[in-house]
Amino acid sequence: MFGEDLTVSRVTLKTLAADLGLTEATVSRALNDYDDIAEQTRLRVRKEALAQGYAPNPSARRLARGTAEAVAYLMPANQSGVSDSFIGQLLQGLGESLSKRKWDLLVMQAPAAEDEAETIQKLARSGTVSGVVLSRPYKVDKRIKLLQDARLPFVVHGRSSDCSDYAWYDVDNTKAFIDIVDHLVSLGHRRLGYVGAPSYLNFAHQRMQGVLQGIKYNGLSEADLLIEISEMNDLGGEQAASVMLDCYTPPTALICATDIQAIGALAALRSRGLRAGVDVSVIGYDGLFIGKHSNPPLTTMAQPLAHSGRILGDMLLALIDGAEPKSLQELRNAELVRRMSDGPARPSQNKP
Amino acid sequence: MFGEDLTVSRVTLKTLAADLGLTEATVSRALNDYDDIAEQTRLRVRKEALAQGYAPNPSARRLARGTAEAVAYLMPANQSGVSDSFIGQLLQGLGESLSKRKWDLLVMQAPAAEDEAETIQKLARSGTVSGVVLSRPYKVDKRIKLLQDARLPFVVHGRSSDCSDYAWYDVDNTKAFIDIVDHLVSLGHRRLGYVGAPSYLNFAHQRMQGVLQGIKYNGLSEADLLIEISEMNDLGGEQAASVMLDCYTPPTALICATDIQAIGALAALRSRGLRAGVDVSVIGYDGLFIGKHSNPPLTTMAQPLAHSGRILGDMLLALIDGAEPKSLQELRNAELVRRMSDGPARPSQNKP
DNA sequence: ATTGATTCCGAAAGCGCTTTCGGCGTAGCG
DNA sequence: CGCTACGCCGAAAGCGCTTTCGGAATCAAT
Repeated sequence: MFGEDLTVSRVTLKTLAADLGLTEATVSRALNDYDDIAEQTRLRVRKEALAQGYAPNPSARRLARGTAEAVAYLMPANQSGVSDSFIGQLLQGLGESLSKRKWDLLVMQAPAAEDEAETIQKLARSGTVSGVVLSRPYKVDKRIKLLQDARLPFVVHGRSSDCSDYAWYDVDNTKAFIDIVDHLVSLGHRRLGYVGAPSYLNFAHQRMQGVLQGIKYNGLSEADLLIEISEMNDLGGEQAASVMLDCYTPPTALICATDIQAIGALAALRSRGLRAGVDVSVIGYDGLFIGKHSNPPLTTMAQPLAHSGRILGDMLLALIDGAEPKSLQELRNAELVRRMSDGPARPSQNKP
Repeated sequence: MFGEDLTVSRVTLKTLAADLGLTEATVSRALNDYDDIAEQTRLRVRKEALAQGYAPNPSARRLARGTAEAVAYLMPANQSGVSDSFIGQLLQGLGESLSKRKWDLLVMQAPAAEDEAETIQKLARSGTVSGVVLSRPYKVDKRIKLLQDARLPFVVHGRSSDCSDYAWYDVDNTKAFIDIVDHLVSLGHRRLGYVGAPSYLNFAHQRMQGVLQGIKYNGLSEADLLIEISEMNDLGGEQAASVMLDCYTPPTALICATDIQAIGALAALRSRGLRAGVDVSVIGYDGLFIGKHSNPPLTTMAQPLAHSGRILGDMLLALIDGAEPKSLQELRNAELVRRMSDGPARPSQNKP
């Protein structure tokens, strides 16, 4: 059946050169467009290489060139069981960006949180990759310092609290949540609830700050704001919302740190016979697809992550080429997508 | 500020050996647990390596060993705009499996569908990876033949129509959809609608076959089944469902190839004032998180992809170690998760 | 015709690691 | 005491590619 020779003897530079009556050096330079190769032989070499299906061994090339020609994406630890649907998009964008140079994209994740330091140091010292994309930084993130110390180029999707010294791409979380508060206040809401996320994640911290600032800007006091921190999944959101809805003077509007939590909050409303968008407003953040089909459809701040992968990839490439990290910091704005879960405060509610 | 030497002069085997007064060969063997190294020097070497933070250069090692120590995950082309949320989980599982050998995981995607052949051949010939994970095969999938011809070990997540000769991990799609039909028939439904997916994807073909067989087994005729093929997103599902609902004798139950399409079907019901689970039953497939929070919550066949990544990784590793592909074929069953979108057929409906 | 500048290619070293082979020294055997 | 037998390590080749350097041609210029 497989009658051909089983030793698929790779075609290497050496065999190619031999077949062409040239040396490996010449073939290599011809294939890499050096300008000290005659046009004619360059063509001859290319043709033969194509005919034989030659593909250079990346390990050998990397070793000789001393560069990794690859970058790593550090997957965030799946902390709450909810699979992050954005990872696919992000990787796709990164891949597109890297394919321009035919670089490889590898994904890594630390076996455990405490191994992250070691993972990064190994990564840096071994020269496995020439750059790293970091996702979802903590408020103070040791990984960033490690990468800096290792002098390994990296870009962060998000920002840690001290973000002056490195390259990042982020959405203005604080502004987004100020906007949410503004929106709700303009709808007449005066008593708000915030379903937050664990604040060691810096985006969670930023969002909470946004809510707090929004309260202040709108002349409300902190007494007008209930806060519950929950895990970043539907159950967490449901529980946090329940606590607030069951208190003596419940909020008329719920702001949620993430859409997933907002989805949970909607469930809490339903189980109490409350109508989202009528009795209580709920606003999420992320702009997830799921929000279009929740019950009712979720009003949310949508963050633009359509091309975030590509942008991060391009940034990283620029960085590796020597660009200043500080010149590669990009802040985008989220946008309010009104669906059905928000509405004007009911007059009666504010005067218990 | 950065007063230290900027040339971070890597610590290599050579420097390590020099510092230890040994040769590179000895150090290498000590680190790789060869048994012709004295226990005492092995310890001494390990200690020094750890102290200096030595990490071997993977390119050099791979070149010398002649193995890639890495596998690739071929990302499915994002065909319908909906990000696949399972990718994150899959990659995580794969990563766990590979980390046992400290292998790398790289993700690749062909720039365009027609470039897939070239991408795979380059992959095989260059020796970039020693194995490949393929997702979502087509009914007849050229990529599989390419991988076979290239003698590159690979495992498929799913099956193509001729799947006898390679390793795969799949869910019994056909059985799942037979079960769905059985379930609906037992609820009294006699007129069914099927919202299908493009049948060049083999899982779509399998699911349709399941529906067809289910019809037959239950003594229904093909006239009792309406079929609409749509894109695999919510809009496609909504449109397909609309067509069937608007016909003269609409089905009393809708079977959808994927949850995403089922979600769309629910929207079609709502916009017609029909109650899912009461007026018309809707059943999806996948067991996506989103179905828990749709309106109403979606009854679905949940496929077990919790550990699919790990399983695929382990299979691939076994394959690379020389296992027979045919011995690595695993078929799982999906499980009906009843939520709110299905219910008994209304007596009046079956006699127009 | 001599020189100098070009053009194009070969020779060779080297990237950092692995692995085979051989040899030194010490222990065990008769 | 001489022999083999190990245990342990060094020497060296080699993985497949890149890149510097130099040299043989060819060409133009004097």
